[in-house]
Amino acid sequence: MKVTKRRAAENRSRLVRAAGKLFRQHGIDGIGVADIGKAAGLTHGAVYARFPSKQALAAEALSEGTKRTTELMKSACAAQPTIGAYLDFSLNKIHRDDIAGGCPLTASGSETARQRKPVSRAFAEGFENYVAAVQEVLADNADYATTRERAIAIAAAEIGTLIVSRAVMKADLAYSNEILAAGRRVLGEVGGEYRQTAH
Amino acid sequence: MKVTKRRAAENRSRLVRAAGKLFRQHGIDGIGVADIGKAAGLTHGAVYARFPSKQALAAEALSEGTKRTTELMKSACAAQPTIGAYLDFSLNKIHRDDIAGGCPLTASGSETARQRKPVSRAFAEGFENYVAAVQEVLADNADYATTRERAIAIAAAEIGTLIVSRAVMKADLAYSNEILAAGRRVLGEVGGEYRQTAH
DNA sequence: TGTACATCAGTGAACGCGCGTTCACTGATGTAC
DNA sequence: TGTACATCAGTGAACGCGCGTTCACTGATGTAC
Repeated sequence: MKVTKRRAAENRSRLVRAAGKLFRQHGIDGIGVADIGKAAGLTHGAVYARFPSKQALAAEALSEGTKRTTELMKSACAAQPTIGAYLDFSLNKIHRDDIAGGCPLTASGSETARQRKPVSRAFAEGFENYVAAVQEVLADNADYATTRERAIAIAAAEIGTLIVSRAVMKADLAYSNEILAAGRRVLGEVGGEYRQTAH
Repeated sequence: MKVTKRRAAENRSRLVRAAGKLFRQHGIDGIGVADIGKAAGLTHGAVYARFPSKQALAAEALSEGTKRTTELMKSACAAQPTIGAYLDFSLNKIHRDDIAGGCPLTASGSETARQRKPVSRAFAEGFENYVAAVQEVLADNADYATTRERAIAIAAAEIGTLIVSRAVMKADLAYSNEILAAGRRVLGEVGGEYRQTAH
């Protein structure tokens, strides 16, 4: 069952993308290696031919997923690099409703503290890249905190807002919308949105 | 093996508290019913004599845990009800390091979106109570958002900041500290801390 | 270009194990008399 | 207060199932000649 090198590379990246999607959807503990293999059109054995463990696959999937969403965010903000464009991209109902396709930092945030070091490292690197992209978009008008401090705080706050709005969704959709809107408004101010508009 | 009514009530609440602690520590999917029973000095059968399912126990544990931490927060802020006192209570290294004893909204945030409706309802009620307590502590100086909007945004942001600072901890402790400090500083401003000091 | 064969990507059976849940049972409690 | 017995909190064996991981094997690939 050997396969062309090209095909093998495709299989590997299909494995990583399938894992990312399923981890976001069901949690790292909530989906099995066999299902990930199957979703990529392979068996669980193929996973272990490429990755030493489920944890290693989780780390790579987290890394790939954050790169993907950070690039998406950058191109969404390319035309108008403002905090408003960033928040419209990140804090909206479509992103909230699409856990499987969304940001892995949000989907796996709480879980990551329970994973091993490589997953934590992938999270840290992914978050740092994300923060750097947020910083690009911030008005440089900090009078109480550096732009970096605000970029970190805004990125973490956005993740928290999405997590909470998703957590309450099944019980109370209106509340979920309220949380999203409040986050959007307040973080806009923190990022200098209204001050900028005022000029 | 019948037991006095008093003892039975004690066992039930010991079960809820043990479940809360273990769910925070290992995740809802990460710990078994048998281990929860054992931690309360009982067997898994005792769990099913009191709760219809693991999900029902998770909902009650989440509810109990948020009540506990909200009360703790209120009494920590009783002497000086300011955003600063609130942030000192919530966004510090001791709370970050104590997942087992900390806020269940933070420990189970990402997971909750994957649980059934009763868990989501417990999360929504717990978050709303927490928001109400945060609102008590906010300076009423909103010029761009209502106090309620800011209370919601701050509570969600605090949860996100703790989640991210915990997620990166194993890989990079200094980064974790930086995130905590940035959140502390920026959310203080959002809550009116520096403006208040300026008077 | 054609052939022989070493390589190695992927398969699938098997491993020991723990999961959530059910249920027949036990025996101390607490009530009825 | 003392006795008989119904109640029911908690036990533990058993259920079917899926988990992460290992490993002997397969057979197409791609290289050496």
